[in-house]
Amino acid sequence: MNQKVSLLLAEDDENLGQLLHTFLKTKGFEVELARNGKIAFEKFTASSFDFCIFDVMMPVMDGFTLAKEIREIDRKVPILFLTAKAMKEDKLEGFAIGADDYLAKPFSMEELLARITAILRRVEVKSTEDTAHLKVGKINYEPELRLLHLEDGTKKLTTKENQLLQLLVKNENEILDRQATLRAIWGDDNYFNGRSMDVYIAKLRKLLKEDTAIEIMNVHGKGFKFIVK
Amino acid sequence: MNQKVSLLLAEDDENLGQLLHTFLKTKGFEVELARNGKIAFEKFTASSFDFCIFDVMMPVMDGFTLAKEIREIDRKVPILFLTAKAMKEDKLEGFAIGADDYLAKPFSMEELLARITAILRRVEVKSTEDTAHLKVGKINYEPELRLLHLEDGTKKLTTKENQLLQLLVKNENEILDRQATLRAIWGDDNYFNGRSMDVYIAKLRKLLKEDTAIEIMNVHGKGFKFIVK
DNA sequence: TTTTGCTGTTAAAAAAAGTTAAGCCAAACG
DNA sequence: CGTTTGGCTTAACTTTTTTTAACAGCAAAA
Repeated sequence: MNQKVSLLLAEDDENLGQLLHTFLKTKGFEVELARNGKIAFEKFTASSFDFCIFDVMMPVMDGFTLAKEIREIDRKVPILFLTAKAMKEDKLEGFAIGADDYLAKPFSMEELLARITAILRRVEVKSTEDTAHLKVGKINYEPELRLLHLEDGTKKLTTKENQLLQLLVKNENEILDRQATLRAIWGDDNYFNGRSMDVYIAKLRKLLKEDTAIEIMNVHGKGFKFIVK
Repeated sequence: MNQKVSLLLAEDDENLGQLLHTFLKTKGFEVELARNGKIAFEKFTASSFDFCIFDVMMPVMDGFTLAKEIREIDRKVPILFLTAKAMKEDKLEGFAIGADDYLAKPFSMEELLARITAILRRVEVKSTEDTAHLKVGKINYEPELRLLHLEDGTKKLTTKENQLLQLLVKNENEILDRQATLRAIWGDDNYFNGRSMDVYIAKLRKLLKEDTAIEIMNVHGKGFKFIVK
């Protein structure tokens, strides 16, 4: 459901660049790495990003100049600067351009991630309304409103029914792991929550049985698999 | 046209507090100074701010706890921490909570201002909206004046009705946590206050029912979600 | 084949929330 | 002062949602 956050990384140091690239990709970002400011700017204009991380000192075009150029075509995209030394003047210049944060080398990966997350938390104004209306077999399903449009009227789903159906649908044709689901919806995968979940599976099967192409299949000892034939 | 940016400053050191208060006021901010986290939280729930600056170490309630409480009822308002030492662990904890920046004492006034400005630049795009007059679905709502303009005349909201509606509207499309809301409005999340809140939810639903696009949805065991379809 | 554990299903119990009205208290009014 | 009023809380009752129990069936392991 949550679209990956795309990230533009401009760093001339091959080692650090690769390291960051790999680390950020494992953290679920879609990362584009540019070796200097000019290349970065071209990449940005070509496909715009959700977030920017720029080394201040780079050949051909430095981070500040790059940021200035980008600010002219996008005054909102968050920019975080990396710099060799914590030079106060640089810092101030960066903020003046409209930097969102500033990280002095050397820094830890955790710290970088924490800063990116902090900035994104506020910026990410849930631009993903794309899943508001979706079709499950013949049945219309609106997860945000918790509505299931059936032949004999519209059914308002309860919180748990909705959470579970959403997970199933999102993982259509894949096994939805029992324990992971329990932790995700119930917070804990103890015995009773497991039984509770089975009760909800039964409820959903009953609700969806008007569309015979839909099946919630059990994978013994593993979980459930949502299938639309 | 440009409304002053309101700023909540929590600082227990009288000298630094006064200094910052004065400095920020001369820079055009509307500043409210609180001597500890508890007072700051009460001030925040009473009238919500555009920006927060919290000292990490304070008596009664420290800056991190304060930030956590506030994040539960407002996950967007920028928070900047002030701390005596640049302790890395603190830094990470702060960012995890959703801090926007972090300033180690001693710092220069210019640097503080630069950071505030940098953060506001991005946020202000949204807060520029006239908060005094806002539209909820088809209905006009003036939180400051506690007025709800309905088809059949204008309704003057009571204190509690207004506080609750304000929180709901501010967190549109997000779950407003039951306990956090109770602590924010009622000061304590005991059983009876919970029932009281349910009564107010019923009142608001009745008031807003003329706009069928508005829904105050319950999320069982979690809280309420204000939705405009 | 027997046992054990996992799942399907239905019903009952418990917990949370919806609703309406009565009670209480303090501020405003006469 | 006593009375009224408005706002909030508490109570009582209802409905909805979730959990727990009980029992039956089935799959995998022993």
